[in-house]
Amino acid sequence: MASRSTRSSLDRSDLTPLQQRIVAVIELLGPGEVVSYGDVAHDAGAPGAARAVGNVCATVPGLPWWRVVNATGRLVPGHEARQTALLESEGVTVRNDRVRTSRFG
DNA sequence: ATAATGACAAGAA
DNA sequence: CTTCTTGCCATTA
Repeated sequence: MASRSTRSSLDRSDLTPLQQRIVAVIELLGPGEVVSYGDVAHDAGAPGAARAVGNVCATVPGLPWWRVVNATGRLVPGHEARQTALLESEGVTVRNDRVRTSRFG
């Protein structure tokens, strides 16, 4: 029974339904796959909830948050160095704190 | 319950 | 390119 303490870090029962869908979408991202907050919100069935995606990335542990950038390909404020290293290790080209891909290039 | 804030987005200037 | 405004979902005070 997840409802009543002894909740593991993978238990999202304390998240709203939308947040749970957002988590599901981010979990689907594979190595080298970079998308925007808006894309995640759209795929989660809530276009316009890009900000909620940022909340999830910032509070839910265990997610590949480095594969999510803003609409212009800009990296996460305050995590540029770390994010660049993680993305480069997956074959993603980063230039001036910006991902260089077909969509963000 | 309201106001301010935030790893956002899109449009206007 | 930068700045400002409005809209969005959720958290925090």
